[in-house]
Amino acid sequence: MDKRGTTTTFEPTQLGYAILGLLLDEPRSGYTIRKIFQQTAMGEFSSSPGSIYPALKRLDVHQLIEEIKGVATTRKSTSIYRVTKQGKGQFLDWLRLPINRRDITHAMKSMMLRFGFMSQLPVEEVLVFLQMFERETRTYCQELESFLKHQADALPLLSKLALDNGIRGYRAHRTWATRAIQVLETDHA
Amino acid sequence: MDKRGTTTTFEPTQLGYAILGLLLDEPRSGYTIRKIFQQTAMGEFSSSPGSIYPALKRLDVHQLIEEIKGVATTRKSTSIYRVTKQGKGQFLDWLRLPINRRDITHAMKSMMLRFGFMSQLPVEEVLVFLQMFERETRTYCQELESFLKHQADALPLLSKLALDNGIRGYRAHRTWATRAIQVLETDHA
DNA sequence: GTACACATGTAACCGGTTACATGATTGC
DNA sequence: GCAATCATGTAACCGGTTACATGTGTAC
Repeated sequence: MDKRGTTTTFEPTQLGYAILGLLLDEPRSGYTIRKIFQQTAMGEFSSSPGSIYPALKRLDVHQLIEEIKGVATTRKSTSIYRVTKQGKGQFLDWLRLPINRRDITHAMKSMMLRFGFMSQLPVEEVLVFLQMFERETRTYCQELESFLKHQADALPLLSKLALDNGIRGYRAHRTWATRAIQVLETDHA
Repeated sequence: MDKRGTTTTFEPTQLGYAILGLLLDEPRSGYTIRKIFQQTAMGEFSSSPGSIYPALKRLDVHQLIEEIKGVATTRKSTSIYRVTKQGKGQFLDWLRLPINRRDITHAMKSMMLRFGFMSQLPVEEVLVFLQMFERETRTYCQELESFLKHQADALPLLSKLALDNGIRGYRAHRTWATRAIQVLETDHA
C-alpha cells in the first residue's frame, strides 16, 4: 500500500474536502466551521460535533491539516487548524480531477462543491473544468433525449414525465456551463 | 416507544423504499432486484449483495415484505418476496408525505424516487404532490433570485456563477412541475 | 451566581461498501 | 466434468447521526 515510506493514501470524504476548502480560505476552529455549515448555503453538511470533530481529527492524523499553536484567541479551549502543504496539494488534485459520465449522473453535488472552491485555481483551469462538465452533460442530454424520442410510445406517462424532469435538469446544467464559460472568458480577456 | 403492543416503528432507508416499490410492482427475488439496479436508470442504488440482502432481511423482519413459499421457480435456492398489507400502507404513506423546503434543497433525489413510483396512486394525489412540489420550488427560486439580485455586487464571480447554477436547476424543476401538472390534467380529463 | 454562548469530545447505533465465500443449475 | 451464470450470505470497515457529557468565558 505504501510508496517509499509515505503513509497509506487517505481519501477524505466530501465533508473532509469541504473542511479543507474552508481552512484553505483561512485557518479556523471546528466551531467556526460548524457555524458556517449552520448558517450558510453549505447547510448540506451536518454541523453536528459528532461529524466535524472526528473529521478534523482524521485530516490531522493524515497530516492534511495541522493545529496552530499559540495563536491569540480569546478562549484557550479553541484550537485553530490550517492546511498543510500536503493537504493543499491533495485538495488541488481533487479540484482538477477529470469529469466522467458517472460524476454527472451520480455525483453532481460533488461537482458543484468542487466548482465552489475553484477560486483556488487560475481561470484557465476553471475553464477546463467547465469544458469537461459541458461536454459530459451535453452528450448525456443527447442520449436521454434520443431515448425519450424512440421510447415515447412504450413508456408509461409517469415514466416519461420522470425522464423529462431528468432531461430538463441536465439541460439546465449544460446551459449554465456554456454561459459560465462565456462569462469567464469575457472576464479573463 | 411502542403503542399498544405494536413493534417499534421502522423507517426504511431510500434503498428500502426503492425495493418496496419494485416488489409492489410484482414479487421478485433479491437477485432480480440487483439486476434492475445494475441495468436500468435506478443505477443510483448499489446492486451489491452486501446492500440488497441485508435490506431485504430488514424489511422482512419488520413485516413490510414476506417470502412467498412454494412458488414454482426453476431454482430452489431463489426466494421471492412480496409486499405485505402493512408494507403497502407504509409505502403509500411515504408517497403522500408533504413536501417542505428541506425536501427540495436536500432531498431532491428522494422526491424523484417517490414520483417514479406514483403510478401506485390515483392521478389526483399525483397532482397534489406536483402542486406541493411546484409551490416549494417556486418560492425557493424567488428567494435565490432575489438574493442574487441584491448581493450581485458583493459576491465573487465564481460564487455568483455557483448560485446561478442552483437557480437554473430549481427553475428547471419548477417548469417541469408546471408542465407535468398540465399534462396530467389534460390526460385525466 | 447563574444563565447563555462558546467550544470540544465521545459512545452507541446504523447502514452502505467492499471483499470474500458458498452452493445450485445450465450448457458444452 | 467444468465453466459460466444464477443466487444468497456475511464479516470487516468506515463514516454520518444522535445524544450525551464536559468545561470555559461573558453578561447581567
